[in-house]
Amino acid sequence: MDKKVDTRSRILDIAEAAVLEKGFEATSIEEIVAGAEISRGGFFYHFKDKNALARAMLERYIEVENALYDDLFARARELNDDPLHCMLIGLKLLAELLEEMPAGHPGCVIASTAYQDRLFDQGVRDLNRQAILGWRKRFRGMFEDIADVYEPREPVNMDALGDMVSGVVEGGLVLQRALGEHNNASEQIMLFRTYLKLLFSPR
Amino acid sequence: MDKKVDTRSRILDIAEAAVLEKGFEATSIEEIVAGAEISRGGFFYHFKDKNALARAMLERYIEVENALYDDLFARARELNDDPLHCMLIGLKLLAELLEEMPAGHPGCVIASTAYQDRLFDQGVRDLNRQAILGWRKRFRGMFEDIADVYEPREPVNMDALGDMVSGVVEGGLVLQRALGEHNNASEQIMLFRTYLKLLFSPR
DNA sequence: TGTCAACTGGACTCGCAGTACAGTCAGGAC
DNA sequence: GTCCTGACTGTACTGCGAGTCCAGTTGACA
Repeated sequence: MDKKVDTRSRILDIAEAAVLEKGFEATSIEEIVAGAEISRGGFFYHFKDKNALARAMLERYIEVENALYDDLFARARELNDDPLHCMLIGLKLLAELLEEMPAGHPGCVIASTAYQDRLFDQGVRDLNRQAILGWRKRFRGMFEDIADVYEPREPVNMDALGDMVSGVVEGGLVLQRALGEHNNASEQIMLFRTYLKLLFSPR
Repeated sequence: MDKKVDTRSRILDIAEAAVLEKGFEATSIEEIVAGAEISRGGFFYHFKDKNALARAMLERYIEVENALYDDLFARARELNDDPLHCMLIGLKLLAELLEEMPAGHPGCVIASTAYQDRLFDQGVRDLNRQAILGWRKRFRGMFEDIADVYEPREPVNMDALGDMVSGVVEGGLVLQRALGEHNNASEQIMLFRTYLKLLFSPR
């Protein structure tokens, strides 16, 4: 156990779990240092204040999420070259992934920070914003590739459709969290998948 | 200005605005009493603690939201008796309503409490849960009426479809809040409307 | 005139964020 | 072998906000 190397990561792990469980403000530095088995001084050595912690958490989360999407749709593309089917397979994989998580998805840091955003500085809010804009761009591109092959049955705003992926996931996670159920997010994704099938179905 | 009658409501008004702007924990009793022009003692006369405030806020919010939906779909029904068109008109009205709000929708208390739920006691969480289940039932009923007339083009889980109304609104509000844009929620609703048009279109 | 609800105002405790800083300790540079 | 540095520990402090306690005020109504 090389303590030095990963104390920072350990802090982030503990903090992320706690924040997703009960929110940022409700998570005390006291319990983080207890969980990570370090002293308060040690915490402030790594993070200037709680804001710096929030920023680091968001950065890491966004990276992981992006890698996850990359991997998911790369696997989907291997299974089918057609852009529509690639998207449908990718969403199915995403839904399965959300469902497999035993205690339910930990919940999305994005929404969590969005609803407490005055706690954070501009840097954190910008990070949040950039992440969502990145996903908009990613999915918008994929939908445009689909539209090149399958003309949409109804006119849709491609930016908004791109946002809908994020929105459906975020919304599903809010429901899941509030209801204490475990599969709402994956069900919502499957419904969105049906939407795409209808929207891009050949006439 | 009959101060006595509505001090409680005034506290709730101030608190709701503050909580929606920056989250529950970040809202201090200090600023609430300053805004409502009462003393700290006066606040605790009306609310045992912050939890009681949260509960009262949620109760009021849910009532308002339900009344809003009642009104919206009643007006839609006046315009068209057909269940599908009634739903489509209602969603259009909802989208317009969200867009008209000058500074954007204040954001949904449901999501806000969902992401900070360990701060609240069981009563508050149950209230939150019951509200969402109520909306599920409401919209599920409407979708079943539609399905009686228009057979869905693809099989869908009616509970999940009912949840999708709440989910799309919540998700849209998260995006709106995080992006600092103002019409994401209404755009998402309009996309969902297109979904329904495709799903229930006659063959 | 007395009662009561709706407060005001102030003093207090407690927990948490953040600051400051002095000291420890292991591992590599030289 | 010593020196230096990065990664901490430990303690003591300030300041803020939640929540408690309570004594006193005020205006309406019986």
